Amino acid sequence: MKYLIAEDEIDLQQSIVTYLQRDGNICEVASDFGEASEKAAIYDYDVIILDINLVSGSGLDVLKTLKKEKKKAGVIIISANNSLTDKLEGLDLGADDYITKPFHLAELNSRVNAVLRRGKYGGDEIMEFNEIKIDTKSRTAYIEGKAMALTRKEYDLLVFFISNKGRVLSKEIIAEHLWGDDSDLLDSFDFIYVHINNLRKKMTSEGAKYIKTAYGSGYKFIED
Amino acid sequence: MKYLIAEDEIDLQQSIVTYLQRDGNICEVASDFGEASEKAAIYDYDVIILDINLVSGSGLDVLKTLKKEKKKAGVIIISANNSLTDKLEGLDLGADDYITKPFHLAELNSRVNAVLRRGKYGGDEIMEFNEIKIDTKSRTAYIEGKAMALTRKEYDLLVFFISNKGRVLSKEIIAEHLWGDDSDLLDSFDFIYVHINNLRKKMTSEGAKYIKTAYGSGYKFIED
DNA sequence: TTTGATTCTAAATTTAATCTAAAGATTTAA
DNA sequence: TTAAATCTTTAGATTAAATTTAGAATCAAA
Repeated sequence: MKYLIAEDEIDLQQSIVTYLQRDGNICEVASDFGEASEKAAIYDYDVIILDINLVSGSGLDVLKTLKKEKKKAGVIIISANNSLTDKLEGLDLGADDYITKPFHLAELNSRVNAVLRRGKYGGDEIMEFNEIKIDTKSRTAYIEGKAMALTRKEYDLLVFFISNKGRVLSKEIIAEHLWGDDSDLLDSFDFIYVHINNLRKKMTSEGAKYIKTAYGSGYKFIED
Repeated sequence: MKYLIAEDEIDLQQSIVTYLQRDGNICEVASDFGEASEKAAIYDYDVIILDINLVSGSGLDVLKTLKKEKKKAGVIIISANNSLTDKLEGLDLGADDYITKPFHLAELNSRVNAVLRRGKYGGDEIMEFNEIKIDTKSRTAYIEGKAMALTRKEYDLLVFFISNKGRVLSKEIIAEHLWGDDSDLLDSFDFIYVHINNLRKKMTSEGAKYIKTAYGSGYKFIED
């Protein structure tokens, strides 16, 4: 699962990240309103954990952005006070749950799971593109009717490509999306080549026809 | 990626340059307000790293210039103090992020990446000029409706020309933009001829009609 | 803990882009 | 008008990037 943690208290932010990463999740963080809005607007997260008292602006505005962009991430609001107005306003704007500081990480975790379970995040979405069909619920991708047995990374890669079809995606961008902010620390992105190669092979005998190489700049999924 | 580092502490300036260059980026530097404004106004950078405490003037003025010129480089502000006023004023004027001295280069790097992610990713701009159309999202350039299969340098060159149409661009300026300050060290700019030639050939049978030679001073893309 | 699958590393190979060099053409200035 | 400087063009050498393979390290499930 992929999370965005929009929280400007660095200690709390880090505890949440550490906690979620221990379960193998991918976390990205945002410390201010602008960053949170941008990331939320651009990327697809499963759950966004949002402090509405970010110094730089109201977290509620981030929610509005999300709604406008029709993003379907689950949203859990963190608030310093338990004023009912805040709570109602947040839930009104489409938040899925609400938690008041201070809280135990286990408490947050169980709400995250509840939101995920509710399936509100990915829903029963089916992505389709030409001969390719992806059932996001079962995380299965089909080509010409046949399931291609993709590994987790291959599947994520394919979904990322299809949801950005036509756009040239550099190795760095891909790495950042599939591996999260940690990828800053990686000294090489060469393993992307391997995943690209494996995915292409599983797609068809001629998978390169779908994933085009933009020599020197990245890869792009054919637009049409 | 192309960076402008506007920082007058030479040690810090050099560390940043070295750090960014290690990843194959192109860096230019400016040590005072005038130089920074000028370069920022004329050239297109991906990210500008700007010390707001430049001795010769306020870095904030550089920001204002940028806004006036509608430049779309990401801007990261470096400040000696972490006064909130400075921070808010900077972000208000269009800076994308803010970092306080002293900082680790890794920290700067991850902010740079965040800014790039937003810019590169979100910017699906279409540039148009007469019969030429450039889709920056897919990094594809079309002429008379047909895609011309440009290499990376050719594409960058064409974008540089079109975003500076009407202006005579010397070989040195072009080299500096496409290859960075390192190009100072090159003993010859002759390879530019080759790229110009290749680009012209790919544009039309008569590509020279778009890219005019200004004998002795450079090239310019026709104004209209 | 063991097993099997997945992910990453490393290196050989292939492919494409970029630059060098050199010969011919054009422009400028003496 | 002519020599020098600058630009055009081509071919091929050089370098960089991407592909591919095999296997090591890691992770997850039984």
